[in-house]
Amino acid sequence: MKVTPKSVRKEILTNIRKSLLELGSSTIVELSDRLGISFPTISKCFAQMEKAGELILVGLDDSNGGRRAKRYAYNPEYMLGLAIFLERTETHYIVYNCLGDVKNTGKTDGVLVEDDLTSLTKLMEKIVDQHPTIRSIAIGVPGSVDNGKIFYIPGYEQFHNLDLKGYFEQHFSIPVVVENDMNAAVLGFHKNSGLKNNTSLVYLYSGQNGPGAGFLINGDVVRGSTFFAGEVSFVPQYNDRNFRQALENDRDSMTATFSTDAQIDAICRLIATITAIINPHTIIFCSDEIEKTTLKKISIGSSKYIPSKHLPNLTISDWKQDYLYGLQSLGITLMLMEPN
Amino acid sequence: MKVTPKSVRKEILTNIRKSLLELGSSTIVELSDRLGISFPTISKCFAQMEKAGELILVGLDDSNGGRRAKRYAYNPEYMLGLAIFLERTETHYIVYNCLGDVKNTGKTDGVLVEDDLTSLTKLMEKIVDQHPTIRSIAIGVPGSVDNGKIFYIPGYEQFHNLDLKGYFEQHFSIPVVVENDMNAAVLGFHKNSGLKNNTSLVYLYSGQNGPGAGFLINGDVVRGSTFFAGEVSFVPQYNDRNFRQALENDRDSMTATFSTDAQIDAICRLIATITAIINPHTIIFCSDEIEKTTLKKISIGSSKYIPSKHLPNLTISDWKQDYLYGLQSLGITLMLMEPN
DNA sequence: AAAACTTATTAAAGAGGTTTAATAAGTGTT
DNA sequence: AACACTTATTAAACCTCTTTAATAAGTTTT
Repeated sequence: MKVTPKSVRKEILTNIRKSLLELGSSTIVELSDRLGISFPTISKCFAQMEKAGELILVGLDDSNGGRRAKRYAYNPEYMLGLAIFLERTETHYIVYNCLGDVKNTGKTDGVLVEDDLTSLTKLMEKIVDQHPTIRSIAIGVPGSVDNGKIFYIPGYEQFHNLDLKGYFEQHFSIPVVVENDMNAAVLGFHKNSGLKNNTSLVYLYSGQNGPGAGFLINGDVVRGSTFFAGEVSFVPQYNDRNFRQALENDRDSMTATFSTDAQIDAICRLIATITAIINPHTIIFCSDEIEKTTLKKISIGSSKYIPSKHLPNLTISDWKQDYLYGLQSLGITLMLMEPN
Repeated sequence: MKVTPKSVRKEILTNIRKSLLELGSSTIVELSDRLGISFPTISKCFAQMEKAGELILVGLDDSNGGRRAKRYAYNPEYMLGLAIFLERTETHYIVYNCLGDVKNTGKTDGVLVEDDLTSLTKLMEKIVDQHPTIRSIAIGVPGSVDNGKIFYIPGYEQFHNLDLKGYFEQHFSIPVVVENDMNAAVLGFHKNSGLKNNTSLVYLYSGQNGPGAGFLINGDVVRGSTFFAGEVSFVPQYNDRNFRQALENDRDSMTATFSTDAQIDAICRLIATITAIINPHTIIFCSDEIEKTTLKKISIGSSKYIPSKHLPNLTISDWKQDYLYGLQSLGITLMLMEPN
């Protein structure tokens, strides 16, 4: 909505950074064509960025009939990001650069069981001190988040309505983003998949509070009017059972994965339901919760309910990895928006 | 993504128009504050627009200590829009101004049963001739649309893969937008409701091809990866019935409205399902398909499946009116983006 | 090896925004 | 009624991006 020279300048810089990282390296004219921005502008930005050390001259292109063009690459070490995710018993963090290379990693006890943020703040202070070029912080939490504020986090009521983003931005003077774990995971998978920006994805998982899902629709995370979106355990599926009940009723206590025919039918029905409503491109299962053979059965079973040409791709992915990648990706986006 | 001086200028003009229409009237400084654009820029635009007749000086504000400010209003007659929607047996159109006032209205036979666009084109030519200030055309069709192209339109296969937008933009040199009927309706309801831009809405209807739904999620229309989104008749609901079967099995052939207990339970389950997945703000029913008393029953019945604080508002609305309003709103958005 | 041609970069002029100063048009006080 | 004070508008200086011209640095042809 807002358009001012300042916002334009900021967006140009962000776009330059993004493109350079995507392309790996580029010449002035290449970027100018790609972004639709005149080459003198790119040239001026490059000069500034090179002086600041944000850009590296990697060499000259081969000539194609005239003067050889200088080729520049983004210096991935110029800024670092911190991603940290909070679980009940453990707190993991990684420090990474713009390319996603991990520079440092660690874990400690869970901080969610504590009364306040003291020990989390101390941990973060230590990390930020060790890496003074950290320029963004991404925090993942197992709860509903609205614009950096923890809205609802079952089991840790002391953090309800806590403005985590505001608190740490104040404290560190570094931009902060906070996101729900599933939303981060689905975002991470999306970024990793290389799918178009406006696709829809669903991440299914079975948390300790029953099964749930993270939705990405048209490239946006869906939160819902009361932050209830994704609570698929409530979906009525049979005459007298909802999704959760259908899974539990037939729970094989020996194994954590779903495999009985009844469980598979419940999942098929859920997939049919989701398809009939939002028709996503892909549905993702957690690798530790389902077997490849089961996936095939689900794929076949779903077509009982929906013409198979409309059914989504079914994929298995590593949840924790996607989660971290999602946080990284949020943090990188934030970094690249920083003014010079 | 793209930022250039041209796009900036265009967006400034669009924002000025939008704000003037929303506010009814404004002074230069008021708009400058609202849009975050310097007042000399607004001043220059105003001068140009007034000269073109797009703006009207409505008088001077009362002084509050200094020179009295000139107050301007948008001239709603400066540009007109044409909204036209195609149904099997009838084609309706309205001509309206930026405020949504209807200037002209009419209907003829259905054009979808014909082999090509000849008669539709002729109709539109007549209308455009009568109203030479028409600056946008919005067309509603009962089929899937992707960027102005008819993707899938059951029953009228001769129009499959027809680029309606491209065809008429070429023909009339006026910007054209094409949208699916349900999507237009849900959009129209949204605009009319005054709800925030990022809310989620669902429009339920029972078409001749079985029940369906239009989804607006985070303010965006949901089409789905194979344009199958909203086909809720396929949702499995009971041991051996999906939503459509549940409705039909108990169809009271005497009346078109849903009222039996079994039908109501099916609808309750659908609402529970939709809530558990996307948790929308409101679900809208068509006024000719449901009674107010039934709605109350549905509201109560749904809370069997989902905690009632998460359930959406249930509303009844006039489908055709919302449809038209949605087309109008699309057309107005298009007009306001036109360069000077 | 010099002339003709290509392409990249730098320099200068132009366009459209912002900021700041100057002017116009009021109100209120003594 | 003259003066101080407010607020709206106009004018001028400035900043940033674009467009276009000039220059630098190669390649190819003769």
